[in-house]
Amino acid sequence: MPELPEVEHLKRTLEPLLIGALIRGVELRRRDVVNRRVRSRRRRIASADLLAGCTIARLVRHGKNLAIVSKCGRSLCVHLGMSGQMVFVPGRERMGDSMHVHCVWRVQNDNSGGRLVFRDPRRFGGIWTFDSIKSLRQARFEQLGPDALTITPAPLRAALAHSHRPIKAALLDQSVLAGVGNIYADESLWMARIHPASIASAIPAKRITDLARGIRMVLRASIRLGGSTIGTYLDGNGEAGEFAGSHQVYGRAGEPCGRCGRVLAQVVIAQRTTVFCMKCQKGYQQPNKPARA
DNA sequence: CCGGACTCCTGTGCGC
DNA sequence: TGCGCACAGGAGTCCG
Repeated sequence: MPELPEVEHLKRTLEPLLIGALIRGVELRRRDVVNRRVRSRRRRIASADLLAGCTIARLVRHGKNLAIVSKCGRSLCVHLGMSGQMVFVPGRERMGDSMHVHCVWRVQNDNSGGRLVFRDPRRFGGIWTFDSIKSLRQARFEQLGPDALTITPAPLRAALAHSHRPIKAALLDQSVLAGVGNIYADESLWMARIHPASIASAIPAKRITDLARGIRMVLRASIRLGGSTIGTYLDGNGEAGEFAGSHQVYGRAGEPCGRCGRVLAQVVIAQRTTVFCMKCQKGYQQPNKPARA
């Protein structure tokens, strides 16, 4: 499932194909993937709203969101949800699996071009259209916490200081920290040796520093390997990622902890399957400072 | 106001 | 072998 590393890797694989490219046309097969849950959604979605006729200037990622920004300012925000893919199909090649293809852009670039294909079987993802990158940022990015790839201890402490939720639940909350999903929440808590049910505000500052470092390390390592392919994730070239083989806890309940050998436990926290080591991940249940009036 | 529960959706994998 | 069902999860919404 696509989380921050998958979206970042996708951005890097798409940039050489899309930057400077002209969108010659757009075929929207399912209009309800565009601007979903937007109250002011216009009845009709013009192809220009989906960047037809525009030249792509740059891609911008925040958390799990990818913005495609055109030279005229019109921008798209893409979220892959659970099962989304953005794949570039060069030239006139057939696309691998055309089931659940919701939008296709005809792209002309230096190498003559191809098609950019948005597929999303489960349809938890979507595409949002904006007249400017500024309005995209306001509507999408500014609702999110700091980007997890560059998270430092101070903002993470600030975001967690008044949260009485389990740390796992807080990490999954995109308004606290943008980009971490179920896989990387479990992996980074294992790295930082913090029990996922620990109450966020009870975790000592030193351990939050470890957690910030753990989050950055796990995300960077995954990006280097092209992300975690679980099920359907593919990058912009249609290739799978290799990081799933490096998972220390996710999907490994019942196997020995790679650090201490204790059998990894599985519980449910915040409605999500959670795998951790009972021996080397320490729990914090009481606030370390008395609440102020 | 905060946090937990529910909802959307389809492919996968397991058990009978 | 084949069928059917539980399960997976990002994030918006609702409710206590």
